[in-house]
Amino acid sequence: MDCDSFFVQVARLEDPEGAGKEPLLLVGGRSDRGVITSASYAAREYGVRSGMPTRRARQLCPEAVVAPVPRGACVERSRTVWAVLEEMSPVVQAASIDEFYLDLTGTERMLKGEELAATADRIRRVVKARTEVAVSLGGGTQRVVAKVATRLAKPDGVHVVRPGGEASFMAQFRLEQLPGIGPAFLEQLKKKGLTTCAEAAAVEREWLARWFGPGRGAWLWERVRGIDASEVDARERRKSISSERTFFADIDDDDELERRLLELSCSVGGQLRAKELRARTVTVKLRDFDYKTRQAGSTQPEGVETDRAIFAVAASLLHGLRHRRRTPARLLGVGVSNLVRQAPAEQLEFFGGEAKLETERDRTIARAVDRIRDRYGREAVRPARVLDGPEK
DNA sequence: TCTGGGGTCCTAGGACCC
DNA sequence: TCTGGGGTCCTAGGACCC
Repeated sequence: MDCDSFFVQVARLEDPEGAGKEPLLLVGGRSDRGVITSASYAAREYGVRSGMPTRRARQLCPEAVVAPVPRGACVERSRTVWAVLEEMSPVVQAASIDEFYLDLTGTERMLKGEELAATADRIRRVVKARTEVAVSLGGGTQRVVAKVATRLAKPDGVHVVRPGGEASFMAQFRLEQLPGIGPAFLEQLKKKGLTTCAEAAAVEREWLARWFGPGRGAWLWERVRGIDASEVDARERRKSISSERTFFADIDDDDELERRLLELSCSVGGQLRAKELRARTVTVKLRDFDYKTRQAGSTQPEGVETDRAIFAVAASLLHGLRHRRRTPARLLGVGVSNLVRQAPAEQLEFFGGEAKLETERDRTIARAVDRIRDRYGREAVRPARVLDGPEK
């Protein structure tokens, strides 16, 4: 199940008098350096696509209105859609903010022989009625089939592939329409003279393995036949949290970069604590003026959760990256991974040998600040360095 | 047309252990 | 004396998805 141009829909629901009345609506693309996150169906008629630089989109469709991404509202609306789906399907996996897999295996008796297409259409209507979000559903016995079918269902529709019809269903698509095939793989495929799923399906397994490696060869052999053994897993856990910013203008000043790094660290730390998690790995991402993207990470023996500890690790990683190449930066990001559950408060340490990145006291303070922000807003408490500038 | 921000997964090399 | 084979973990980079 896939929400139709989700960000556009939410922007309209949030602002019915403004964005809601604009047929030619583009969402995203803050500043001239941005890209379009989502385009209304009318705007797509002009050739606008998501991921397209805003400047180009404006050229193609000068009358279009550009609205900012309503992030918070999208997250909220996505949750309500999810909740409705959970009432209608035993297994629901959120694949992204606007995309869900439902495994209806075992509901046949309960549904008393209702056709899958009828079930899908019922889900579509209920979601629309309860959340105001228009969605499309694709159905099949395999994940990849359901996913590709969803595209045929759009907008606001349903497309079901009957059992046994998987291979012939897939045969109609070009290889770039297969999820998992991007520009790089497509180029390799083209070199072997393959452009469609049907062509790839005619090649023996051994040849695909020889050309593209055993892993990818086997993967391709299965997908072009509509075979995808991966299960729909409702318990999939979040594996990383990150926050990154492309600056309005490149930044070359180390102190300014460090202030931005602190803001990003606070954002990531807040999300981490909200989920009651800790992170063992902190990663810094730096994109230079020439779009060269570099990354550095560091893994600690114990998970951390405070802004202070995340920032401390991130700052040292940033220094390393800047030391290797000191050039104006276009983007800066902070990420955390290797997530572990918050442990109960620890006892006093008797082996105080090495300095700890964060203490129980740091954690208590961080959580207190979170509660203040919950109550009085994000700006109620802020790191002094953000306000005061470079002095430490 | 110079390229967002949030993610996942894979690969390959090196450290380290038994 | 300069050498096996298995495993795990970490790091950096890249492909890909919405």
